[in-house]
Amino acid sequence: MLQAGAEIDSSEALTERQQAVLDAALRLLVEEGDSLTMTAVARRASCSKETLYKWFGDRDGLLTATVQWQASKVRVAPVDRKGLDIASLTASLERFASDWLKVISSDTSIALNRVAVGHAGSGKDDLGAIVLQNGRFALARRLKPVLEAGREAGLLDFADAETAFRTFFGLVARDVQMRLLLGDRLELTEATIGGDAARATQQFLALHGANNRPQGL
Amino acid sequence: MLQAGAEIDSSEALTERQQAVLDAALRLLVEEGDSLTMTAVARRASCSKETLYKWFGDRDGLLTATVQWQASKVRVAPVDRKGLDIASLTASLERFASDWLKVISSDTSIALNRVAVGHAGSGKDDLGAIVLQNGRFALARRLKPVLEAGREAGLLDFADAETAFRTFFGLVARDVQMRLLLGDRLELTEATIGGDAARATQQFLALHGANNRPQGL
DNA sequence: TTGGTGGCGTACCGTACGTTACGGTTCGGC
DNA sequence: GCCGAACCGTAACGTACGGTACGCCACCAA
Repeated sequence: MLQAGAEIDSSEALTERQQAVLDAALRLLVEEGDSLTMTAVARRASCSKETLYKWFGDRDGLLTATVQWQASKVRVAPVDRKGLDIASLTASLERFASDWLKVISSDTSIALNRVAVGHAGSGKDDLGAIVLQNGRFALARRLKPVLEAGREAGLLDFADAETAFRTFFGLVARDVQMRLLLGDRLELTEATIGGDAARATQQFLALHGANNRPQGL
Repeated sequence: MLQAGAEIDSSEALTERQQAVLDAALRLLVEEGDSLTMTAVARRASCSKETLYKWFGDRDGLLTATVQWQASKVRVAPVDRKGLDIASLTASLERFASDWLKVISSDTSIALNRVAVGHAGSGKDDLGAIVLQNGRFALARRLKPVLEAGREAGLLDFADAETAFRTFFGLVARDVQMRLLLGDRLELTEATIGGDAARATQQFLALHGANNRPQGL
């Protein structure tokens, strides 16, 4: 598993100026991928390279800070567990699915995942762990309470929340993220995402809904 | 979509020696990732750098040839469509799922996908397209006939084979490939893979089996 | 005004690596 | 045995980039 501590508080004593620098680095990362240079970041952020090295140590430090900075920006409100019925549960699941599809199809997510995957090969830093913690695992932490609330309300039926989450995850994401990361021109319009979210939710309810339960899964 | 022609015949006039060189490059790619050097490849393959450049043009050419060489090695026998019943269909699906999980969890696949994802960012070559064509799309081409045979035999019920395939794909792969690419230590034992293949197959049959069909999906 | 600090811009250094050039060696054909 | 081609090993070149040093300015406190 992943080592603990990869999930940082985020804006850990970052000045306005430093955040602006990281935003510039992030934009450059989206445009050029892992081939960005320290010189380019300095130029884009209108700061000197020496400042970059003073603040972030080295290139990996800058990349790590950038990824954490982006990760810290995607905080979401928890879902209320009161008054849960099949309609609100369905709406919640569809919303999760839709949000997730929007995230993984965004330029920022694609760029970040690309560099994280690349760095995971020669393990100098833990970009992969950071991305995982703030992406897939954060999603699980937010969704599992909803699933369990649904089970307590008698709307869902599953043995293990983790397994149920992964099933939902698979039904939602399918091959989208890998195809995008590999450069496939997969256009995800608002309508497509909405349709996929609804389909995945219905499939999940067909598998784990308390009523129409098929044979033992 | 992907441009045509990415799916090369494979051993397109490759001498034994050249294949050996590519195997060496592939092993090095698994060990060191995209940070391999031409010098290292030449040393590992016991050949000169001049030969590498003469045969493959430049570094990208060598990488492309290596990826295509590996892709050409995974050819599989088609499934017979005769005498299809629910048992043999289930067995076929489980076999596909198991094979796919084994592929995406192999060191070779992880390394190849890592470099392909990295290169997809700055589009110099088409490693991503090659990997997609010989991975995800090749799987679809092999599996779709099975699904359609199951439908003709009255065992499966779906409208679009592509959509059905993607559902099965999602149920099988879930988050496995992304977690592995991002460096998560996800141990996939033989038993785990078998269990996941069976679970995914049962879930798929629950969704698309002709008998126990839930409400409209 | 003076001194100090933080940060910008830039020139510079060291190095790693892609690419090329070249001398030496093997090998098949005549 | 001789020739040319293919290939090995290695040295050398050019460049790009990470990292550092330094001069300068703006701001601020006394």
